[in-house]
Amino acid sequence: MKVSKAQAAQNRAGIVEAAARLYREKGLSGVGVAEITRDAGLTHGGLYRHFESKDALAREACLRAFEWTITPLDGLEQDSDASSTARLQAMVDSYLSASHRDHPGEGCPAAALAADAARAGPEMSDVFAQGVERNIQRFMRVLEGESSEKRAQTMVILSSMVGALVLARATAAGNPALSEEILQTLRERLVPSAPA
Amino acid sequence: MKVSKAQAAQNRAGIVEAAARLYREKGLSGVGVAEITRDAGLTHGGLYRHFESKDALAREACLRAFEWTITPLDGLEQDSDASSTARLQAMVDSYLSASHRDHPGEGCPAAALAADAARAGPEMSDVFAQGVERNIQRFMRVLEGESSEKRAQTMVILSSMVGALVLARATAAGNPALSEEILQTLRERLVPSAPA
DNA sequence: TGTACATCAGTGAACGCGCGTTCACTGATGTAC
DNA sequence: TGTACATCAGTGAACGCGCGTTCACTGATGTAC
Repeated sequence: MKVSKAQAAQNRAGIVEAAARLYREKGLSGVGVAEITRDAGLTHGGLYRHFESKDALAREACLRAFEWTITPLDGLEQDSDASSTARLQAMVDSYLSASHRDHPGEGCPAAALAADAARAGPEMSDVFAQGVERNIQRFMRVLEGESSEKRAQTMVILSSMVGALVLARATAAGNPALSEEILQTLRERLVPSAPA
Repeated sequence: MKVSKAQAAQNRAGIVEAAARLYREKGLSGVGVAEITRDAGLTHGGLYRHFESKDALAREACLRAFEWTITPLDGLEQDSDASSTARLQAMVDSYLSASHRDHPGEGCPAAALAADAARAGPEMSDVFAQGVERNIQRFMRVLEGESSEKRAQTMVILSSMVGALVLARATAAGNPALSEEILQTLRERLVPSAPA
């Protein structure tokens, strides 16, 4: 049965939303289109009225995942009551939390899907390059000082956070103490001259 | 046809070797058992005389991949002509090279497979926890100073390198300049007070 | 505003395909005598 | 040392299964008059 244009648009958004979450949870090759559409309350056949292929959906889902994870930063950026250092520390603490480690579906797509993206062809790499670049731009805003210095500092912090989260996830089930130690150590050492 | 015990052991090792390389190149769910055994010069049917399942083979392949990537460090550790800082910088430069980025099959399993490992169950997480812990131990040896301080420094450096390599790989095809910038920035900033 | 009809979002069966795993078979190995 | 034979590593066809994608069909939507 046909459906109103508004409903169709809502269904499409629901599919992208479900895909963005499921892909981050299970990996790009760990979820099928049937599971994604079922999660969105539809059947798999209709998927191809909205997306050219599974790969095209995956790209859009990653794009959307980058949107989501950048958005919360806007709040912190504009919280001008806090010092630059305190705001940065808050962002790092949030990123390197046990909650973020244990809920990849709502978390950073770079930490969850970067290895998959590297194998998924140039178009997906494009999506990731844009997402990473935008994350760098956003992160730079909370730093103070000269621009190219800020960019370099941001890259170090971003890389460290991604690596620490990835390692913390891989070791969480096998050695929870090590996983926690990685997160805690990086939280304490990533922000230069953090307040007491 | 039956084969000598020595030949059988060699075939088994060849399968693990092929698996270790192919898994790092294509991901845990990106390679089938047929491709692995073909790469080792055998057919897929005989695999189950050596391994209980594909997952068991994957675990052994990861274990082996961690062995390999730790080994080259032994050379650098014992090169006592160079200063601690210079040796550390050499290790970081090697890890964050374009060559390592472009050849994951012979590279660090943590950077290539950590996200997959986090989804592959507690036994695989165990393998990774041991691999990461052993890498920490090896890396600590090139640092000087108090033990717990060395361990914390090592975790920061290891996390940063893994994250930078993962991001450099994901962005390489879509934005080569960004990929190179990430590697270069981290090479320049990861080792405290690097020599000129 | 009311009617007739073309559109098209969504359904679910069906497709070809590659996957991990099983199994009857082969024949060289290695052992018992 | 020779001989007879049990063992078992490796082969390749076959299995059930889930995948991405296609397609004939349905029926509410939205438009032309």
